[in-house]
Amino acid sequence: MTSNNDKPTAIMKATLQRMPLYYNYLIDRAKDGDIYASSTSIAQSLRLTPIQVRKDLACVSQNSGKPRMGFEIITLLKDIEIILGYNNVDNAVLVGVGRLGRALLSYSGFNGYGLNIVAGFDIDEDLIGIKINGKPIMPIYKFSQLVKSLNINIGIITVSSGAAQSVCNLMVSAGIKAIWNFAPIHINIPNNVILKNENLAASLASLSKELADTF
Amino acid sequence: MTSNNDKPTAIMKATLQRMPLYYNYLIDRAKDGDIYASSTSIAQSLRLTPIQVRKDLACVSQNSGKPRMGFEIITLLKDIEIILGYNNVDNAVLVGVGRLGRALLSYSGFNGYGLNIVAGFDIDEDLIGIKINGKPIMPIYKFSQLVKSLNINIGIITVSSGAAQSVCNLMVSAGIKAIWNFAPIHINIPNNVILKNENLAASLASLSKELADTF
DNA sequence: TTGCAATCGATAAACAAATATCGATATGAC
DNA sequence: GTCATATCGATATTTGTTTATCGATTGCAA
Ligand SMILES: NC(=O)c1ccc[n+]([C@@H]2O[C@H](COP(=O)([O-])OP(=O)(O)OC[C@H]3O[C@@H](n4cnc5c(N)ncnc54)[C@H](O)[C@@H]3O)[C@@H](O)[C@H]2O)c1
Ligand SMILES: NC(=O)c1ccc[n+]([C@@H]2O[C@H](COP(=O)([O-])OP(=O)(O)OC[C@H]3O[C@@H](n4cnc5c(N)ncnc54)[C@H](O)[C@@H]3O)[C@@H](O)[C@H]2O)c1
Repeated sequence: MTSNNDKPTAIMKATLQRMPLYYNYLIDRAKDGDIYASSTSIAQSLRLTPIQVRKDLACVSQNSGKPRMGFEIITLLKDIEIILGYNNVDNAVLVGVGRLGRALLSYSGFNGYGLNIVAGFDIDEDLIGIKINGKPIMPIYKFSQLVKSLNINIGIITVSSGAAQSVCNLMVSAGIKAIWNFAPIHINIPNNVILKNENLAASLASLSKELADTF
Repeated sequence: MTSNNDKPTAIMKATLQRMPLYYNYLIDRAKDGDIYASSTSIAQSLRLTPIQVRKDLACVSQNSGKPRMGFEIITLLKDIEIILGYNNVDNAVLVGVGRLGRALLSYSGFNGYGLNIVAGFDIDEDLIGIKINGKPIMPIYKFSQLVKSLNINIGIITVSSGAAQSVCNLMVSAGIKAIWNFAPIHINIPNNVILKNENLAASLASLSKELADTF
């Protein structure tokens, strides 16, 4: 028997990644007035297997399902919210207020997931001072100061590829601990900083490939 | 011995997903003037293990590495391009020319991955007729016609959540075979259509969670 | 030329995740 | 009430993915 006493049940990465899927779906069911959802019905809609659904839900919810009824939707929703940490608000800053940066700044959907972009930074003088979705755009030279004073540890990079590494360096030196990078380029970063690359083009390309493989 | 004669070597999903990472990194190395890259050096930069790197590369490239030298970078790049299908151009259409939709339309990075967004569609009269990055914005009622005449089978949904399902239905009826959905909502779709949900908020939230777990 | 060290590829082991099996249980029909 | 059935949870099996081991190869330096 392995000694798994420390961490009650470290939730699998794969399971965790499916949670937003369950969440959106269950919100939908709740809106339709449903009280219970069976693993079978969930699986069918989300293209998973009922077994997998039950296993996933067992990981995140103390609440057990009732035979012939399924799982209580409202309870599941609350449990998923807790698991995903949608309740602990976390602040982030964004550098590069171009087309993508502006879209992200203007998006309020992050709030629902306990995330808040507090400000945008850019080198373009024309952008300084304006507000997007209530969030101020500030000159890049004020970056370190603001990050340190607000104790922010998440940074979003939406500058052009050429500037990404230097912006990254700036973030690291300012004490940022996790970086979400949209520039499609390799970035060097110290080991104690978390880097998540979001390559939208590759994501679309993989969809295209899947399509080609299917038909 | 299992009979794996049919498919030479079906590349693992996980391996495939790491390819853009390798690609960007190797582009970088090539720019620096490097000719060879060893699994050790690649692994160190990308935070993988050398063994994994060698296995991944063996999957996608016939070319074997040289002891004490590593892998020839230019060959690897070509092979990855083939594997990811960066060479077969594929057309897509986008519905919802809001802030996110405009960002995607104006992004030229998709071309590099063999993807081309040919047009945007919206219900907002003010947007009709303008061009973004050379791409026309057309009224939604012309959607089916254009999709069918150009035989397009990839659709991108960047409308508000409330409109996503109806836009999806429109796409399916027009013959779209793969959908990339940015609206954070559950969508019902026939089984013969591929659906890929891109939940940016959830992606950022998972970064935030990883951060919380690490420190 | 000879040996050292870095690197490779192949095979095996360990780990993670998805799926299958099966007995238990609660609901609704009769 | 009793039965049939949909559903659950636990355990076992299969499949997929990562990591470890090890002998072989090659370039470089003595
Ligand atoms: N637009 C998209 O849909 C999209 C999709 C995927 C990836 N990306 C990537 O995201 C990044 C931004 O894309 P975009 O379309 O918004 O580009 P953009 O040119 O519209 O915006 C870039 C912004 O970054 C600012 N900037 C440049 N260097 C800077 C620096 N050193 N410090 C601070 N600000 C700086 C510029 O002033 C500009 O406002 C690019 O790397 C792009 O490849 C964009
Ligand atoms: N902005 C972001 O960074 C971001 C991030 C993640 C997800 N999203 C999601 O992407 C979607 C779009 O976001 P946005 O910020 O661009 O919103 P937006 O309001 O700026 O744009 C929505 C656009 O869709 C159009 N539209 C609405 N209904 C339509 C219909 N039935 N047919 C055709 N066009 C229609 C509107 O006219 C508008 O131009 C939303 O679902 C949002 O939740 C946005």
